[in-house]
Amino acid sequence: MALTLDDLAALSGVSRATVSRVVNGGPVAEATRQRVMEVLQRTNYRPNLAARTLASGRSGVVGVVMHIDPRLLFNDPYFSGLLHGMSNALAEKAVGMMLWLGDRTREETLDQILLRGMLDGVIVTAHWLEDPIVDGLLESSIPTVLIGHRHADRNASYVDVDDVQAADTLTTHLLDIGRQRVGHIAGLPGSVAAADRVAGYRRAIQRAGLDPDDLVVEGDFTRESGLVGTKTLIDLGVDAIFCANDATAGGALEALRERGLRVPEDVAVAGYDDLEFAARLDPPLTTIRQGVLAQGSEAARTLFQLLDHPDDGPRRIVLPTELVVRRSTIGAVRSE
Amino acid sequence: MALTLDDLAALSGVSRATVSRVVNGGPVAEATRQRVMEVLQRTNYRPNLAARTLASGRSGVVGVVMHIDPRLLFNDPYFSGLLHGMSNALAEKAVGMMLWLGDRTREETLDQILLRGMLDGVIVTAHWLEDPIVDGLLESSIPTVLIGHRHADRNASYVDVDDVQAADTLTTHLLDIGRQRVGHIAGLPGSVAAADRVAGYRRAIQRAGLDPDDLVVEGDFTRESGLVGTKTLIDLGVDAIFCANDATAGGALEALRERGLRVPEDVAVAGYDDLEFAARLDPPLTTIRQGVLAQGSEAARTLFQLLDHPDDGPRRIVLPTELVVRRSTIGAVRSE
DNA sequence: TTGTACGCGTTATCAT
DNA sequence: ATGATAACGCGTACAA
Repeated sequence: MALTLDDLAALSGVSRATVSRVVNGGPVAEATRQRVMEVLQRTNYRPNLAARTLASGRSGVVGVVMHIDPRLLFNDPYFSGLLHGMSNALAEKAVGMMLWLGDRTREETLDQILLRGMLDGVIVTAHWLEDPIVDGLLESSIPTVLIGHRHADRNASYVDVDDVQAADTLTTHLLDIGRQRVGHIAGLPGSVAAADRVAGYRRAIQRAGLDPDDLVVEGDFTRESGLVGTKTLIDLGVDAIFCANDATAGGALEALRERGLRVPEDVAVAGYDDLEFAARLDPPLTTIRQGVLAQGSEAARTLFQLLDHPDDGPRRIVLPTELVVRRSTIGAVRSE
Repeated sequence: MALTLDDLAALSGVSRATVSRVVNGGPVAEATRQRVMEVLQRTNYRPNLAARTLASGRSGVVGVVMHIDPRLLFNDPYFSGLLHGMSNALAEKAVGMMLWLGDRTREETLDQILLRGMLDGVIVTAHWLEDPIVDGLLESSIPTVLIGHRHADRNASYVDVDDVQAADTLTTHLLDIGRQRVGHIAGLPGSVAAADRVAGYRRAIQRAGLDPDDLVVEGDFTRESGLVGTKTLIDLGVDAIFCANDATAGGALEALRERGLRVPEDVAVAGYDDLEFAARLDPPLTTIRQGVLAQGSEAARTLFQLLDHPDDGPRRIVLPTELVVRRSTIGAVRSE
């Protein structure tokens, strides 16, 4: 059905090699180029990708692996933001994207599908302290860029933000506005972000001479864990809560409202991510803005760099974050 | 670097063809099979996908095209639900998924990437009344399954729900509870769902002997259009609003709250989709449940059918919907 | 049951 | 500048 180079060669009266040169921009006499181009247009020829990949070793396709619990993956806009960013950057260079989603991709499944010469490179989320899939990718010869990174990934290429520093900044903000008992609802145990954010929280709390373990409760990045954790923290008498992400903070606001507590007068609340809904919460949420879209697109660009300059060694990108102060911590603007 | 069939043949002292048979389950003597298997395990051999595709004509990869405005695509959980469903069903059969997202895929871009022998089939959203990409896919020889469909797609394979009927049912519900002036905030002009839902609304309104055009305002499936549209409808004196989707309904609830109107006492509100947040709105939202996840997975399964039985003709699946009545239309359960 | 040999459609090298 | 021709790695008739 589909036309091949040989067909075009016959149609335009040149050799297959010449047609290939025209297609790929090789050295061809202007006259012949014109002639072949005309046939190309007329027949709507498209090179076969499998054949091209086999012959050249490059596919123009990269893999994206998001090894995340589906409950989070498909509900938290954080991940669609990453996908959006990657999709943009990849489409810009007309490179294709193969996707593996969810937590069912065991190492097995992974190298069955991934390491088969069909992919020029891979972008993978490295959000777990232990992740055999990431390990396997890094051990393999396939160019890989991580989104996030573990301590062990210092020599890999990655795009990340400094969660520890950002959490410290946010916690310090809560202390600066006079809060004495700042609690923290942590993220999913086992995730790097959860660990880093606790670490930043602790650092700030300790610097203030307070007990860093007193007011930390477990969570899992969901709204539900915000509901539950907040009830616990209220009983512990907090006057501020730093939630591991915006979804959790949404739950915290609900729980406080149910208990009839005012935000921020009674309890200040802060989140992390600055997803779109954060500014629409009631009250609008103080949070850490990490450019999620930028992380996605930067990961793709980093992979391009890796592919274009294979000898340059790993590339590590740490994107900036920003403290966004809204009414959930500072209250209404005073109108005197 | 990567091992080839020839390498394995040498290692196990048989011909390449025999190794291939072992890998693909052809007829091989049990003794040799054992011997070759051992080598396969030891060397962790993976067939090269490009070569296999070229030789066999099948890739084990399907394309997924979501030709949607990024503003909607990455914010409305409807689309992540579809993706989730497809991802599940595809992973189950270990088939890969190539993704094209957003609205930048002009017909050109599309056949540059899509029609190149690398894809066994395609799943594409058919949400627009006019969509050259869908047209191009259907004209091509590549097996294609639509999610949604236009009138012109009657002979294509698709997975859809009966939006007209569901919208009729929902509108009828609003009339049944005694509302006299039922308004509608429509979806994005040009989308099939928007048109069908208006049609269903009109049908029910007309059946009740009312003016079907009186209380319809434009929208675009976003929360913002819910805010704006509701303000208009309030001024027109509605006592119920059917919103084209849940996001719009969320905006409607906000706008009503701002105006100090009670839901449902003053104005009843209903949405469409029954996404997860619908039940958490204040008050919980009456809406139409369409199994979004099921639509995605069913689309994938339909594509499998198409691939397995190419001569069976098109397959049309219409999934059921369900009216989910919550407090936004019937108010609190009376405690006498 | 097993091996030989050709074809899949392209890129890339080497002559011409 | 152009044309043969050899890879690329695998599937699969066909032969043995």
